[in-house]
Amino acid sequence: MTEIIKKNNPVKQTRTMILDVSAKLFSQYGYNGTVIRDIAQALNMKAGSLYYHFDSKEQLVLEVLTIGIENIIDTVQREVAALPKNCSSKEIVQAATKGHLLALLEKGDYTSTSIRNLGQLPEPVQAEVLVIRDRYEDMWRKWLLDAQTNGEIKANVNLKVLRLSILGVLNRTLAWYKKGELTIEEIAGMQIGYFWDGVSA
Amino acid sequence: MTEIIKKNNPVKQTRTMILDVSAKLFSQYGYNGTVIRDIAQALNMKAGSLYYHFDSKEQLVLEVLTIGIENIIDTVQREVAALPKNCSSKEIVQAATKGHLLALLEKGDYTSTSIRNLGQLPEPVQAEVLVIRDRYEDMWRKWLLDAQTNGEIKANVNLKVLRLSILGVLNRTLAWYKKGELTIEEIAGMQIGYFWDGVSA
DNA sequence: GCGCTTTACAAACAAACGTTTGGTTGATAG
DNA sequence: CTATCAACCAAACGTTTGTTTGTAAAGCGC
Repeated sequence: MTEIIKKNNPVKQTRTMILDVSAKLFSQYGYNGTVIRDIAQALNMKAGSLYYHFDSKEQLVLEVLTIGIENIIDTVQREVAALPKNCSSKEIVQAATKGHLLALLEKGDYTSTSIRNLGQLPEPVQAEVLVIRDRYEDMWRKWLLDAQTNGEIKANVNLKVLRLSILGVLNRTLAWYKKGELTIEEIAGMQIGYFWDGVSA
Repeated sequence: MTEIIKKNNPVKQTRTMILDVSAKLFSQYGYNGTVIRDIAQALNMKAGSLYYHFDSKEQLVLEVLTIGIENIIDTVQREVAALPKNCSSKEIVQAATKGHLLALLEKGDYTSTSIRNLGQLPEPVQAEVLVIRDRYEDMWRKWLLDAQTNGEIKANVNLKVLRLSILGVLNRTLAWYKKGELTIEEIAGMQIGYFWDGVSA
């Protein structure tokens, strides 16, 4: 009979703090540019102490990236699910865009590493991240195909190029977004607007 | 009186080869993920030998990045200069896009590091790269402003978001482009087409 | 062939790296 | 009070890192 842990669990709190700091440093300095000693120092800890919570640096970064991507998937699905039924493809894409940017820009530390530097990570980490990322891209493939099938997107548009362009724009937002200038909703509206209706007069 | 060097200069050849290999490895594994010994080994040389051609790893990566960005600037300017006079803004932007992709996708090793991992580089390198990059972005600022001023782009379009979105799409192309599937001209046409005229039916 | 420069190597250096080990602390349960 | 256990530290480990040093070929003008 497994006992229920009643008191607040300090292990989990420390783990979360380690993940937060690691995500921040990984996203800023990259995997190889971030050293265990820096992560520890930011937490007023010593390098060796982290090995009580994580087996290795590799496992640490994998956990950070997994949290990041799954957070995007969850946020996007929530935004799309909140739409009324029988809404247009444009509305779905717009909601997905908003969700993507919400997760990306507010939990950016967790996601930017996998977006910018997947190739620099240890190969086992790359493989696991790619599995989740593929699952996410499938969602976009479906929405865009639906849009073209029901006539909302011109028949001659290359959906692969379009999908990669949209995700490229969204992910690149991480490089220039500053809080307080434009809201995430405004950016999402502009970016999809440019793609959907074009910018020409 | 400086003598003219007539014979082919083996120094320059080796230097160029070092730069090529470095660009490739830096773009693949990042600055901190690339070790001097790997660069040397790819050239059948020993680590210490590189220091005859370059003072430090930092100077080496700086030279790689400078070549990359200036190659983009040169290619873009050449494409735009080749246009007939009094052509439309869309044609200018399209030519610039083609030039950007040409340089990016065919000399991608030299550019991708500065695009993806600027923040992971030593600070002095970051500063110098940013100066050149700003000079390049100014060119786009001007073209897009002209397009809006002469009425080709809707007045309510946010030019900053548009510029960053376009460059985001172009730079992201590096992550998925495969030779032989689509030509660079086709990709450039699609990407600017989506922005200019939109994808909606 | 001789001197000079160019180019590369072998070997070593100190520093930094991820990780391991054994021990110390402080809270909690019986 | 005592035993236990989670949480951390101090110190060291073997490697790997960027870089330096002294030296040896190889090419070229004379």
